[in-house]
Amino acid sequence: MGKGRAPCCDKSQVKRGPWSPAEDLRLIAFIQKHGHENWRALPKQAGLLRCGKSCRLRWINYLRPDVKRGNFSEVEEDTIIKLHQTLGNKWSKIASHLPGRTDNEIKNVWNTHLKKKLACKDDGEHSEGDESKGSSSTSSSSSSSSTIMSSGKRALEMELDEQKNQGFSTQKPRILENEEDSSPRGVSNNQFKPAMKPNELSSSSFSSNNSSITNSSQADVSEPDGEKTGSFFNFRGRYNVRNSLEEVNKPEEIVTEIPFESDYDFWNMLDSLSSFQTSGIQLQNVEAGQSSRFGDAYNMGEVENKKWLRYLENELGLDATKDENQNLSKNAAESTIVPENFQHDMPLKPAEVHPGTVENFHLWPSL
DNA sequence: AATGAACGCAACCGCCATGTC
DNA sequence: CGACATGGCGGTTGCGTTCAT
Repeated sequence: MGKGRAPCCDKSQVKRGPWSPAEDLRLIAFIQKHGHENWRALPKQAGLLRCGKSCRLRWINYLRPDVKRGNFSEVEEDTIIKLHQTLGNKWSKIASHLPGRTDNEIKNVWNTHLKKKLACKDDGEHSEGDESKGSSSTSSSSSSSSTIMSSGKRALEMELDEQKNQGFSTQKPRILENEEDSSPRGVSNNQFKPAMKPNELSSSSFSSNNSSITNSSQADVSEPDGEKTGSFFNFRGRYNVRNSLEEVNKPEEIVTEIPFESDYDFWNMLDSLSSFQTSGIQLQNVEAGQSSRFGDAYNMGEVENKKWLRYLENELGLDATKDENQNLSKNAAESTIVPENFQHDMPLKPAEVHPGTVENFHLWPSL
C-alpha cells in the first residue's frame, strides 16, 4: 500500500546492537525524569542515538524495575506450558500471568528449553503420540493453541487468572535452587539471578506493559576485579552482567530478600569507586515486600538522587565510553544531566540507599 | 590446547492494532 | 472516514559462551 509505514527511525543515524552501560544510564535517567510518553521522541530528548523502539524494548525487557530475571521456577514453567496450550504464542499474554517476566524472556525460554522439555516428555509418554507436537515445530506452535478443548481452556484460564491475582505469592521464587535444572548448558549469561520476592512482584503490579522504573542494566561486572577499578565502563561489546546478584552467593533465604538488584554488581562497582560498598547489601536485608519500599522508606532527598545521577552522567560523559558518550553528551546537551558544577568527590549517594536500587528511581518526580 | 558445533539470549525487524487528527 | 503516528507483539537473527571432539 502506498500508505505503508514510515520507518520508526533513520536506521543510518541510530546506533544498534548491544546497549552500553552509559546508554542504559541515560535511558534510565531520562525516564526517571520525564517518563516515556513518546518513545519515538525519547531517544532524541534523552540524547540517545537509538531508535525509539529500541529504547522501549530495552526498557521493557531489561531496565524496568519489575523485571525478574534468572531461571524459571517449575511453577513458572508449568504455567507457561499451560498458558501456551491455551494461548499459543501470545507471549505478552502469557507474560501478563507471570509477574516480572517479559514476553521476550518467556519466548526465549519456550524456544530454548520448554519446547524440548515438552518434546521429551511427549516422546517418553506416548512415544508416537500426537502428530501436532506443536512444541517441536520451531517457533510456529501458536496454531496448536486452537486445538485445545474450549472447556478445559476456560477452566485453565480461570485457574491462571487466580494465580495471577495472587501474584504468585505463595510460590517459591525461582532462585538458585534449580539453576542446573533449567539451564542445561550452564548459561553463562544467565548465571546472575536477581531474586525477587514474589510478593514484591505483586506489590509493584507487574505486567509487561507496566512501566515503572528500574535500575538494572548490565555492566560487565564479569570482568576481573582488577579491571573494575579502571575506567568506569570498559565496555567491550556485550556487557551481559544482568543480574549479578548471585555473585553475592548467599543462602537462599537471604537471596530471596534481595529487592530488584538486577544489576547489583554494576552499582556495586560504581560504589566501590567511592568506598560505598555495604549499603547495597544492607538494603537487601530490608524487608522489601511492603509497597512502601517505593515510597518514603528509602526516601532519600531528591536532590541527592539527582546529584548521584548527575555524577554518573558526568562520569560517563567525560571519560567512560569516550566517543560514544561524547556523542551522547553532545546530543543531549540541553536535555540532560551533566552538572555544571558537580564535584567528583561528592558523595555518590546518600549513605543509606544503594544507588542501584529501584527505590531511587521511584523517587523520580515525573512518574 | 585448539576448533567447531550447539546453545541461549538480547536485540532487531516488520506487521498489526489502536489512537489521533 | 481516511491518513498517519505510535505502541505493541511475535518471529527471527547475531553473537557471545559453553560444550564436545
